[in-house]
Amino acid sequence: MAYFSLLDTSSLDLNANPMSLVDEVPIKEVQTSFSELGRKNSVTEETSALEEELSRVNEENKKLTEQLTELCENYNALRNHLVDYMSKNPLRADQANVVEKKRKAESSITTNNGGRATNNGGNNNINSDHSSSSDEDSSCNKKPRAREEEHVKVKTSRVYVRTEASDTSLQIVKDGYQWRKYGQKVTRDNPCPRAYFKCSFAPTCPVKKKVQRSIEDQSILVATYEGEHNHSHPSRVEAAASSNRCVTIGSAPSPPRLTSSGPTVTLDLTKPNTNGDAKIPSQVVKSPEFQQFLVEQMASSLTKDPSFKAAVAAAISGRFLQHNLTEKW
DNA sequence: CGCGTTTGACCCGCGC
DNA sequence: GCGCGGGTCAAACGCG
Repeated sequence: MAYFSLLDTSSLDLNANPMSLVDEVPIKEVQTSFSELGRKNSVTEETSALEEELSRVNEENKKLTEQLTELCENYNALRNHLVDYMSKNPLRADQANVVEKKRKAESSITTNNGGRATNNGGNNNINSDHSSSSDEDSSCNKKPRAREEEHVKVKTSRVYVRTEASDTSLQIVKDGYQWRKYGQKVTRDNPCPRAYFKCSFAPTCPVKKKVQRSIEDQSILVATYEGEHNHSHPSRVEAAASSNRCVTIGSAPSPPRLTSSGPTVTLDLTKPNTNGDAKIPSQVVKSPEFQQFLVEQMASSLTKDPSFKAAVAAAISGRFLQHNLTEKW
């Protein structure tokens, strides 16, 4: 299990002590500069000073953005190294067993669906009318030898979402799609119940979602998507405005690979080769959308970091003080 | 009243 | 063949 804390601003060498800048100036000078500031400056002088300060802050902002971008690139490089490493090195025996069990379970899922076809009046009948759906075509073939093909066709992916540990709801993995809960089950290996959802946006949509809290960290929700949506995304805006931020690293193309708005980005690198393409496609990593997403992530993390805020405030106030002092002299 | 959720029962595959 | 466990169904229930 590899969770990446995207940003740790505490490691940045930021000046988080607002007083340190003030210390550089004798207190009396600061006090006098403040006291004279009010009476001496005219409005125009103040405006020009503020404008200069604004441009200066803008430059600092640019520099910070560049640093963030650099950080982001370093992060991507490291991640690529890790993914390459994981793909090149064989799994340990115990890990292999887990993967093997998962594969068996997933193959049983597909055959289950096929066997259920006669019981399921609603969706499956409709699906059988849907000639373009390859999933349903394959699920109708109940022959065991078709399992591997089905396994390849039913694409799965995982999304990890960090939530409040006290929040017991399993429905907070918002991704813009409409989901209808059709079951909940307590599994043996995890005391937390697993919830089962179907995509209800389109009646013929075969996509299912399983949501369960991680046994290792109960503040993390693990959402497993199965299948592909056969309809367009109902609302990208809704996805972007949802309360969780997560990154999908898997093979299912349909659930949104990037959703936004929470503080956590977690990458699933636990299934390196189950479907053959578990690592993030380099096109995705290099895409401006992904880059922008990462930058937004970092900016979000930074703005939520009190020490970073203090550092920025200190830098601005320090500059402001210095500026006023130099202007005065 | 319609829609979504809950939850116990049932089905099915797998291992022994 | 039997038991176990995961997945699904569908009636009951709650909410707006």
